[in-house]
Amino acid sequence: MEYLNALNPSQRQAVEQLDGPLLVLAGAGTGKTRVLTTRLAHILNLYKAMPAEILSVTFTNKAALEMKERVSGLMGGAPVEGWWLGTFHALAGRMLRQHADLVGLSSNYTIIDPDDVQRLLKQLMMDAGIDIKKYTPKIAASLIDRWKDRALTPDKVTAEESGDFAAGKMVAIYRAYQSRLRTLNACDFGDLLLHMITIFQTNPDVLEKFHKRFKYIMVDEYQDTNVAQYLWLRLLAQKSKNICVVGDDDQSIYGWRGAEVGNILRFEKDFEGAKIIRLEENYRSTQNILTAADGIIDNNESRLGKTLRSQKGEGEKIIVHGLWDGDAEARWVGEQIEQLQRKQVKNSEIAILVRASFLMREFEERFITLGIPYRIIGGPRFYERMEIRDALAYMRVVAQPHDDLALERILNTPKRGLGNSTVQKLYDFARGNGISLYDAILTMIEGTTLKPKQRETLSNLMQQFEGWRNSVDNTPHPELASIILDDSLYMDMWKADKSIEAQGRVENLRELISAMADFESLPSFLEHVALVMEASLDNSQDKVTIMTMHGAKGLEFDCVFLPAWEEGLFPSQRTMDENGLKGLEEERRLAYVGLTRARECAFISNAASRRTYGQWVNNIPSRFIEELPEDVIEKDSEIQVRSSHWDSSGHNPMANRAFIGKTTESQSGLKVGGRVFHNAFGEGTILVIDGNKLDIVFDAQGRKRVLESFVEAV
DNA sequence: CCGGGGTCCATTTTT
DNA sequence: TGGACCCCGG
Repeated sequence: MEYLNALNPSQRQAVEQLDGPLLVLAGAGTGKTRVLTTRLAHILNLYKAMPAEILSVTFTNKAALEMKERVSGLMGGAPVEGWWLGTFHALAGRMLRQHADLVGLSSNYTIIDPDDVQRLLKQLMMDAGIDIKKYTPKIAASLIDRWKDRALTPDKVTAEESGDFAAGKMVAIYRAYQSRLRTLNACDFGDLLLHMITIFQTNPDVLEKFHKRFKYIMVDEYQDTNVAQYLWLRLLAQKSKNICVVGDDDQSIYGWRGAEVGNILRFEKDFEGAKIIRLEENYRSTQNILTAADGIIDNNESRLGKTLRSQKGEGEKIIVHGLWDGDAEARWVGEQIEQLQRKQVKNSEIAILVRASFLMREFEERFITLGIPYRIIGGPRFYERMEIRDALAYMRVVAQPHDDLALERILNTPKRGLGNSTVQKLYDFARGNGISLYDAILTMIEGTTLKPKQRETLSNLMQQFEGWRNSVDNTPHPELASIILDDSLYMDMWKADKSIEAQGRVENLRELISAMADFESLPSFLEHVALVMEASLDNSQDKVTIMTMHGAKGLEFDCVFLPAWEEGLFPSQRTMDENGLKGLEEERRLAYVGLTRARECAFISNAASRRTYGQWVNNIPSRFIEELPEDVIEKDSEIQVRSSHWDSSGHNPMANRAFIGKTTESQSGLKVGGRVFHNAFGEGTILVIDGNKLDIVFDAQGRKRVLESFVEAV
């Protein structure tokens, strides 16, 4: 029980409180993972349950992996076997394999990725005569996702909810989509949970089975659960009531994905007799960083409220720096990093955390110039890459010939002379006869509808597939994969490719093949890839990390750079437009998450001008900068009033640049007393013109100071 | 059927 | 600015 001594009183309380519902409100850096892992070790040590009787849910696969390692560390190094640990999706998927027949699937169902979802929806929408330019499959997919987040099956979506999208046909599309998935023996991400909820609700015996199995349930990042996840958990926990959830309402940043902060705010009501334990002692950041983060989050109305106390000293002040443009910002960050390096800070202890991934490029380019080693996290995932998806499609067709989406994907990859018109003919035939694409091909190579050349190509391809399929049982699957990629000439296609990225693709394919060796069968590998596999990142190397603030949740670094704190970008205009105050508060939580990643130092910056869509756009500093308490920051700006910035030749490229754009050319009509329109504040009257800044009395919002580029004369 | 060149559009955030 | 899509000529 030595491990208990390493805990502070509230942590220890959370670890020892094993029975009944428990909510641990764990602020950033308060040892949340330590509590979860120690608690698990404690259960095992007291023989309260076997590993197989414990269900642990994490938000990411990375978190699951970390937890696994830390628990085995606590248990003396031996890996814990049989423990139900993973993301909601991975765990629900595992359950669904056992009971797929109850929702009309067979246990070898495929999990289709978002790209397949969109292609499927595109077909269905075109069949329904919907203008997919106006109503894109992408938006349709996200509508369906949001419904699934809320556990709404097609019959539960009301007409009102369905809305005007796709001329009100969206529910019908949703229904058709679900039925198509069933035909394809496939599931999307949301279905994994939704199907399990349906099964639990309609088959008490199955639920009973899981009730008997799981004596303890633990959930990480509870503030980011959605309705479906909540329902799934509640169904599983309703018998034993031994559910422990850990979370921080101030770090809820996935509302846009259907997460409900309400879940954590309501926990006490949902689980009667729930105990609440707060962890407020922070072991990660300096007091200055915490004070800064607190200053921001304090502006939010809806929160449970807590105050973090640093167990470290006051520390350095937070550097807040204003710059002319994105270019200058990247240069400044580069300089700061070089200074940190001189102070022996390791690159791997430095991170750039951005609001949106398009902001990463500027830093990447600058780092290349300076020779600063970096890695970008959160680009396309390993399994999202084209070559990986292609390779997997081949394997999917081998494993499941009727996987139409996979077959369509690789039918003409590499190029075999099977173009659009051929594929269309095949599809028409398949649809007309209610058979799969694969079967349609088998039939049509006997007929005369297709040209002889295409018939021959298809016939050869089918023979190849038959051959590969016959090898499944007697060839190790990594070897089979290698054979498939060679025989199909897919590998050769990339080897012959002269483009820069082709070589990397070949390497990725090799990596894919070698990764397969860790799995006992092709199907189990395919499952892993769909749900778990992430870009392999080598933590070992000493590189600066560039990632989004969302991606940084749960991580920590000595020094953190937070660039582009500009109105419209952060907080994001779109979020505010779509979700109003709720959206703004989520942005604020994101700022809180970003800041609290830092242990020792934080650098916040904003640029007055930034290239967006190839256009110069002027931005004013984020309101979050103003929310930072004065006494913990060191504020500085390179943006000065224009005249002082002109050199003897009358030239200042930077100053010039900052004023290029819609500002100068189009706004000459602005004058005191003139009427203007502003995206966020509406219409108003100009009171004062001060350079490129305007004081305006807005009809609805009162007097504000805004940049000229933000308004239009009306 | 394929590739080149033009046009149009867009950027959050992710299991 | 650059990636996705479309139309046209080989």
